[in-house]
Amino acid sequence: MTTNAQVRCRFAPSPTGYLHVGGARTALFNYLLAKRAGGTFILRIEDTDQTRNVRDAERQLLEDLRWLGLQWDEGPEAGGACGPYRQSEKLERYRAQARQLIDEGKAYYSFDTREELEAMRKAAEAAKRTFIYPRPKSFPSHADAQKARDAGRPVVVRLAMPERDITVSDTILGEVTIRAADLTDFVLLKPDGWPTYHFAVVVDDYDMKITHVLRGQEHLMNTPNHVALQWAFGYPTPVYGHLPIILNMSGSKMGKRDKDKAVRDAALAALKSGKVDDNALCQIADCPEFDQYLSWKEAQSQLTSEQLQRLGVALGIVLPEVQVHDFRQSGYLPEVLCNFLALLGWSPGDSREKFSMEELAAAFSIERINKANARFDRDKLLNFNLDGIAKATPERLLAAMRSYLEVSPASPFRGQSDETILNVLKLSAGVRTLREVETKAGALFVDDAAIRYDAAAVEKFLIKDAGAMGVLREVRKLLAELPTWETAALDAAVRAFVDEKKLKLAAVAQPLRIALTGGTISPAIFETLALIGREKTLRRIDRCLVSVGGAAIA
RNA sequence: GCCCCCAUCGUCUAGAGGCCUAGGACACCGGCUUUUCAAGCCGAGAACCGGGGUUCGAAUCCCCGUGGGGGCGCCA
Repeated sequence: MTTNAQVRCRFAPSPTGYLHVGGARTALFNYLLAKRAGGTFILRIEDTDQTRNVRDAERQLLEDLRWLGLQWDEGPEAGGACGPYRQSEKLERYRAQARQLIDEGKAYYSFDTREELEAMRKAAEAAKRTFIYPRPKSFPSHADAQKARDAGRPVVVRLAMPERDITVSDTILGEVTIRAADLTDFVLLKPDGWPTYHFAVVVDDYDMKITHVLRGQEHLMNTPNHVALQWAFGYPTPVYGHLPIILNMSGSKMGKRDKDKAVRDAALAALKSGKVDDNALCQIADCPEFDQYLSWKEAQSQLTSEQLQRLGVALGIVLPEVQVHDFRQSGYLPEVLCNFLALLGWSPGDSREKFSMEELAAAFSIERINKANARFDRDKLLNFNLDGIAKATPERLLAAMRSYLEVSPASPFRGQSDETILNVLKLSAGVRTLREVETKAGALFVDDAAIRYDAAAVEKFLIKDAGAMGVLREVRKLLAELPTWETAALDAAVRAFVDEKKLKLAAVAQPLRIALTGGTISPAIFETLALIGREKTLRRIDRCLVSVGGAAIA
């Protein structure tokens, strides 16, 4: 393998919220490319939109990346020789660079209002043409710009695009040529003096000596702009690779909108059935204005993740995971998510599918990235996670569970000892997610008072079977008198009892399960008894005999 | 409306002109196992978007359709 210490890749998110899977895949590919080449992985924060920056978003972003295992070599909190790594900290640099282009006649001021621009765009569409900004014959001076500012007009700086076709050499897609007639003079500096994304990206990629840029295909049409800017500055052009887009199963770009849609659909169904009204939903979502709720309901706007979460809980639906944080909360293993994401748009060429992060870094190559968009198949991810959990060592699983519990305040496993969690994990073999450990064994750890008896289960195993309550009483006695309380002894004693009574094991196991958990879901019954101990077992049997027995009589 | 990208089972993909009777994985379906829920085991079905070329030969190359996706911001 040839190592190239010069390879420098970056992931450059804007801090508008949690990291999306699409962003995670982009980060992963850049990380793998850098690691494969023995190069450097850089994190840069693109916070140039003052109106969209969300407080706390950067912290979430860093946490998500670290959770995934994508530690950056240079960037916020890591430092590095090419900083600052936040665009908001280098405004002077961008302004100076813009000034240089203006003075060289490569960029110019323009003063149009949004309304004027909108009218021009509309006119172009009506005439079935691409909108091209009408470049003035002679460029305004600095003094003209100041005068416009004083007059209250928005002053921006635009790049004078070269009047020639621009061919982007993309390592994944090949050569893509955009005709000069389709290129427009785009904005470099906004009226507030902040740089646009295009401008900051080009300056920063140069400042940070970026050699390879892997990014989503939605950026492909931005690339000619970036190339033109590099020409204007005399910067080298990095190697570009535009990754296929991750789509949801219905075939459109996967994004937070998918969550809005899931909740909206559920809300509309609930409204139709008369279960709730708009006022109630608005209140649950905690919308300050009713109009905000209405606009969301009509698919005109989106709600925050927190609002959707609340509505989801109230409507009884599970939101589709789209942000990395969601996957963590659902109990996915980060290494599994990375493995799965790596296969969306890349394949090793043989039939291997399961990779550790190290194996990925060793196998990854830019040549084997696909062109076609990929759908995000949750079923396959679930299966990968099942396999990942099954193959993980107990120590790894414990650590993953602790990490999961950090973001799951309501879990009954919070505050349990490592030993208990390790035990539960062992008994829960076969779960697909860490959260499923809760459905499988969570009821064993809630307060007795929180046990809710499942009506259908009670009916089937305790009432319809006329002898069941009696059996439960006899088993209780048996268990109370057992000399030792361990799996083998429990197993032997109960099986002997069952044989003697000519019963099936299920005739004892199912009533016991209901007594212990309220339903028919639990790990293997003898291990379960051993796990929770005699005291709790007897207490719960008594509780069941009383409450279900009472119900049976009534 | 304009510009761009893409096209193999339902989904992710292998396939770089003959190794293809198109391989793997998930899902689905059938069976086995079973103290529940899972899991596990065994098995089956399932695809080269259409039409033209090029070639002795095309899933693979070219063209045209069609379909899907993305972009067209003083968002990134």
